[in-house]
Amino acid sequence: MSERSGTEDLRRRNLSAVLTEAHRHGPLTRAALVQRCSLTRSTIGALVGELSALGLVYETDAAAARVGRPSPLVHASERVVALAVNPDVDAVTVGVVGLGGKVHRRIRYSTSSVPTLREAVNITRAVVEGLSVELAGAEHVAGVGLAVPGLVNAGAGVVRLAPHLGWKEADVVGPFQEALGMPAVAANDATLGTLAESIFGAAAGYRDALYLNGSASGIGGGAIVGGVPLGGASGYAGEFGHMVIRPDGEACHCGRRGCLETEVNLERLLKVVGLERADGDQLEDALGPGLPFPVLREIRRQTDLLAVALSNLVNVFNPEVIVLGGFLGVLLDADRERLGTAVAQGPISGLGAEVRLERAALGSELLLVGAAEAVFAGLLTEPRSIASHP
Amino acid sequence: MSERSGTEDLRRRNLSAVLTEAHRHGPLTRAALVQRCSLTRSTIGALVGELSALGLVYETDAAAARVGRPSPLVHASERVVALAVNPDVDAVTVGVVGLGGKVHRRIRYSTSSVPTLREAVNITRAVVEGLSVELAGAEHVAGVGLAVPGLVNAGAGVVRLAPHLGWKEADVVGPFQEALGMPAVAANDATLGTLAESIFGAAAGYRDALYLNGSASGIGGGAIVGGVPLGGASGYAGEFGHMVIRPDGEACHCGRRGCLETEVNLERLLKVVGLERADGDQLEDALGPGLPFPVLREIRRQTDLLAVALSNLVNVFNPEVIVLGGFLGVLLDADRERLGTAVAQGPISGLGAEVRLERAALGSELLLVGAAEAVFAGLLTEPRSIASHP
DNA sequence: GGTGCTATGTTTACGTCCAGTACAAATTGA
DNA sequence: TCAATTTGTACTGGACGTAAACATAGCACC
Repeated sequence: MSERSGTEDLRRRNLSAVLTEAHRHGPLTRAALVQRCSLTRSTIGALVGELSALGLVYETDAAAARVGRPSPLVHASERVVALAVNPDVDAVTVGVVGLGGKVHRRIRYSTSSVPTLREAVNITRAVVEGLSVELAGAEHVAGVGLAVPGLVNAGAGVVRLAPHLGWKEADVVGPFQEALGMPAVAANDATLGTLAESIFGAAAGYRDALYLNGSASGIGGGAIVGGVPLGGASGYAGEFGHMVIRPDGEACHCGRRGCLETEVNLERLLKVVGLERADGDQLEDALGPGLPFPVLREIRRQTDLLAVALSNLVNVFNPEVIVLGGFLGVLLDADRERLGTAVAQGPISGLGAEVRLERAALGSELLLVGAAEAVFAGLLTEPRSIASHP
Repeated sequence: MSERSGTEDLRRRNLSAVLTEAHRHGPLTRAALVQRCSLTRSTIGALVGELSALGLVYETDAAAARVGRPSPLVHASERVVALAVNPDVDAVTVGVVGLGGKVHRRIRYSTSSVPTLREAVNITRAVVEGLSVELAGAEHVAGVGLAVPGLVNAGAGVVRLAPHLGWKEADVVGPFQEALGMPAVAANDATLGTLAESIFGAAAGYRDALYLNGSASGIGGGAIVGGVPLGGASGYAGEFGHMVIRPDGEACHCGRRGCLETEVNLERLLKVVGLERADGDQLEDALGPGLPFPVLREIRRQTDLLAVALSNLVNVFNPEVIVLGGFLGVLLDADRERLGTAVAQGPISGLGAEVRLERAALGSELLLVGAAEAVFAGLLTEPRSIASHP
């Protein structure tokens, strides 16, 4: 309802547009910015000048390939960084991500037990202190982004429940903010994964996309709706893992039966191939060609059930693309044909035939990039805000 | 990505904000507009003046109840209207809806058989010609909005499939535009119902809402996500009726088994109460207190299955409110307790406890208001566009 | 029924911002 | 070396909103 106003709001929007283009679509010439932002050369010049003065972008000479005066390349400054933190059951991963989306540094700090919130904060602080030399080279640290495997009220910065970490009704943003002395944001890991894939990954360029990620702890995901991440009233949207697809199936910890993640399940896959646990590549190898029948049967079973859920979601969202990460990506490549045709035929009126199935592209950097993106979001919409936090 | 710019774009935004407030939130004083739009008195004055000159709003003296100079009331002009058309299996309903959302006129033209597209166009033209005297009183007819029960590619104005009408791969916008000589927009009826309920109905004021409507032809719906209607890549989003909730259930015409609309079904309800067909009130009476067991059992069965679907949707969307229309509204009131607790407990981690269940508020005007709203959308975002179509 | 109070409309001066134009600069190709 | 082409830069003009001063209209109190 309430729209801001004033002529300087216009400037904010345009600064934001230019910076966002530079951030998302790599180095661009000024001329390209003129086209993409529908602004004049004069204005782009002024905007780039201001962003440059703010330290958010810098220019380099372009290797001119065409006639005419060469247009300098505008880069989002990778010396403006965000910290990204992903606490998990056996490690806390901390990353330094630059504007432009590049992960400068990635440190996985293994833990002997599941970290408490306080431990996660302390580990992060220790890791960041160890990085202080490196961070001193950065011109500006925009903040910390937390990718938490659980229900996160992104607006309040509170973890409602992170079952595998054992965190519950905990303010996470506060402690991190205090410990690191910089603004913090928190969100669900799959939501941030969606964000990352939609900007730099397999869903880049699509305005309507779904992302589903399968890990040992279950299935989560997110949606991009008209170019905007789906958040929901409190940031809990995207819990695709608890869509019931087999009402008489096994009991799920959520209290219902036959949830997607109880049926389509990494543990079941590992069991049938006889592994205790496996990373992505190991599982991929184990599901290669020439499989014994029981393995094949389980793959087909899970593929078919996944197809039911995906068909439901296509009916609900009418997306252009569905991106599958984690073991769901492995499952996709194990029998692309089967999943493809099932999803093509499942939704109403052949709607599924227009949906692309893609495998996630960002791999291990996914959550760091997503968490950083959540931090950058504020800076991208309000570039001048950097001036107040020197 | 590409944002427009220029100082006059700012004006467009502000004009749009003021007009939208006046349209959605009834007559407002200028002072109220100052607050709602965060603009100064001067600017509001200028904006209201321009909108007034365009014929989009008018002012009346306010009955001042407080000290201070009374602020005039700004009304969205109800003499700016949209035509709304809803073709159905046994009738074509045409409405005249004014800015502000009031339905001035509603004409239901019964047909002896299911209308073809051409017949629907001709009926509409005839009805509109009959209304010509009335429409002459209108200052401006913004266009026609078509609420079609089926899959509609809103962007292209094409009906992909409207099973009950027998329309298929048909350009609907073209013929109506030609026949009436004014711009036309088309969309799925449930999508437009969602829009209407979210602006003037039970979902008004909520930024994240779901709407499900149950009719003789099935279950459709829509979502409001962050204040924006969910469309999907081609406008087909919101087909909640074909979410599979009982894989071993009855075959659905969509090709799958146990879809929501095959299980939760008006026909089954009517059958168990011994009615051939019924409008809302009749059904409501038939499901009143003191029911025989078989009826009770069917109500409970359908309520429980509806709860499964709603729980899934809460997990997916994390909405603030779910609005139920048609026989789903009747079902809600038949056993509010049962549906309420099931939805409160179904979703993950008690997420459902925060969701409100509401019955649709707009009744028979729903689709007309929604279709008109789709027409007004263009005018609301670009108020000056009215000048070019006198 | 006057007088002051208060909230609001109105007018004017001002600053910001972007478009458009003219010119300068830098590269290609002949 | 020169023409063609594309782009950056400097300057002017117009549109817009803000801020402040002024005008206005009803209320409340005496």
